[in-house]
Amino acid sequence: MKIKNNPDSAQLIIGPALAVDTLIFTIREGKLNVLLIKIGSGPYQGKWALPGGIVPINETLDEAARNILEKKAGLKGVYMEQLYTFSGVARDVRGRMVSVAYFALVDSDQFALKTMDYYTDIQWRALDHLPRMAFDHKEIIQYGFARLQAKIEYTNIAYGLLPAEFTLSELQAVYEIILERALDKRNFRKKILALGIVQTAKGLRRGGVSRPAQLYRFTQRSLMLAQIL
Amino acid sequence: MKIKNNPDSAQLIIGPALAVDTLIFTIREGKLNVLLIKIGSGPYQGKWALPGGIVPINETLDEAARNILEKKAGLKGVYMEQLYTFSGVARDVRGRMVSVAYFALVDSDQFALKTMDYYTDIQWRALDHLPRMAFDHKEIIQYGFARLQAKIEYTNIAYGLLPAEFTLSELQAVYEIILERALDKRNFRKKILALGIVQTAKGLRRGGVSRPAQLYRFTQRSLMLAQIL
DNA sequence: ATTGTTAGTGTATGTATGACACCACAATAG
DNA sequence: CTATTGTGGTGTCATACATACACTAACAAT
Repeated sequence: MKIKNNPDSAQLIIGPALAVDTLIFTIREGKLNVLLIKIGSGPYQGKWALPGGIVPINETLDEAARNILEKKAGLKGVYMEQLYTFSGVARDVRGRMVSVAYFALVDSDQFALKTMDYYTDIQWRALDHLPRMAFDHKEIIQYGFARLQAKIEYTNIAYGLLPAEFTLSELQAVYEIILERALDKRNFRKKILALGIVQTAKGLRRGGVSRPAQLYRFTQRSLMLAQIL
Repeated sequence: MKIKNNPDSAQLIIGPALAVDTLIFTIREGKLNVLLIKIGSGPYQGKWALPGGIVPINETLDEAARNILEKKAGLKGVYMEQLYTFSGVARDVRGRMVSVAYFALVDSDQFALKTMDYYTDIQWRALDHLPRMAFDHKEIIQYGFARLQAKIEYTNIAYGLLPAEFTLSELQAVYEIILERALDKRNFRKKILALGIVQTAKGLRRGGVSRPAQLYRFTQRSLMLAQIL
C-alpha cells in the first residue's frame, strides 16, 4: 500500500489519515467540564470539537497529542494517556480519518485559555450541557467519561484535578462529582488515609466560612494503582 | 495535510501509514500461547510477527482486524477488542507506521492453522518461549498479556478460551495459567457459582482417569463485568 | 479388591465495608 | 461578647466477604 518513503521524513501513502484528539477534563463550579474549541471554517463551521489535529510524520502519538494540545489550546505540559482509537468511516465528512483520542485531567485554575489557530472560541463546557459537536466527538467524550469513572475508583488519577495542596473535603467532592453519587465522609477519609495516597501538608485552608481544614498533598503525583472504592 | 479525496474510496495523504495487528491468545498444553506468523521476505525475513496488515480505506479498524486475521491466519469469526495503538517512530524500518493492536482469546481446538499469503509459517507459540520477533511485536504481546491478566479478574473474558461445555477444574486451570498463581479450589468454585456466570450443563466429563466432573456452560458468551478475584 | 487420581464439599477466622451522629473550631451577625 | 451558622473531624458496630484449610466420593486401571 505504501507508495514512497523519503528519509527526510515525508511519505505518501494511500489509506486513512491519522489524527489525535485531546479530551481534557476539569472541575469548575462543582461540575465536570471538558475543553472545547469552536470551529471557524469548513463544513463544521460553528460547531464545537475537541482540540485535535493531524499526526506529523515524525512524531509519536504521545508527542503529537502534547504538541497539538499546546498549539490548538495553549495548554503546555499536560500529560495525557491514550484513550481509544476511533475509526468510523463517516466520522469526518471531509475524508477518511482515524483518530486516536487522548485524555487528561487538569486543574483549570492552572491554565488560562486562549483561542488559537483558526478556531473562533475556546471554552470549558459542562459535560451535562454540551453544545452541538462536530465529528464523533460527543461519543469520544462519553467514552472518556466512562473510563474516568472506572479509573478514579482504582487509581489516584484524581490528583490531576487538584492543586498541590487540598483538603480531604475537596478531594471527596471530586469523587462525588465524577461518580455522581454521595460518599460517606468518615468512610472516605478512613479509606484515603489508610491507602497512604495522601499525606498531611503543613498549614490549614483558612478563609472559609467555618473551621479551617487540614491541607494534604498527594504522596505521588503520578498514576498509581489504589483500590479506593 | 490531506491531498486528495476520491469518493470512490481512495485518498492520498501525507502522514503515518496505518496498520492493525492482531494478538490472539490461546491455551495449549497448560501454557498460554500466541498466534504468530513467520515473515517470508523483506527486511524482517525469518522473524516472527503478529498477524497484521494495512487498514483499507473503506474499513473501520474492527472490520480491518477481523478481515486481516482471516486473510493472514485463516481464523474466521473471531471477535476482538481494541488493545492499544502503537506509534514509535522506528517501529517499522520500512517507513512510518502506526499500528492499532487488537486482541482476542480463542479455543485453539476450534481452529486449524493454515499458512497464507506470503508468510512461510504460522504457529501457536508459548508466551514464555517467544522467538525473535519483528517490529515492536514483543512489546505488544507483553502489553496484551498485562491487559489480559487484569481483565480476567473482573470480567468473564475467559469464555473465549474454553469450549461450550467445560468443567470447573478446567476453568480454574485457565485462571491459574493466566494469573500465574495457584487458586484455592473451594473458594474458586464458591465464587464462580455465586456470581452466576456459569450454569450446569447436562452431562459429565467422562473418559478422564478419575471421577467424572460436572459440565458447565457460560450463561453469557459475551463480555460481562464480574468481580471474580 | 486395591490403588491412584481428580471431583466435590463446609467451617471457622480474620478483614473490609457500610451505616450512622456528635463535638470542634472558626467566621459572622446581632 | 454572645449566639448562630457552617464545615471539619472523629469511632463503633454489624454485616459481608475473603481466606485458609482436609476429607470423602466416584471412577479408571491394575
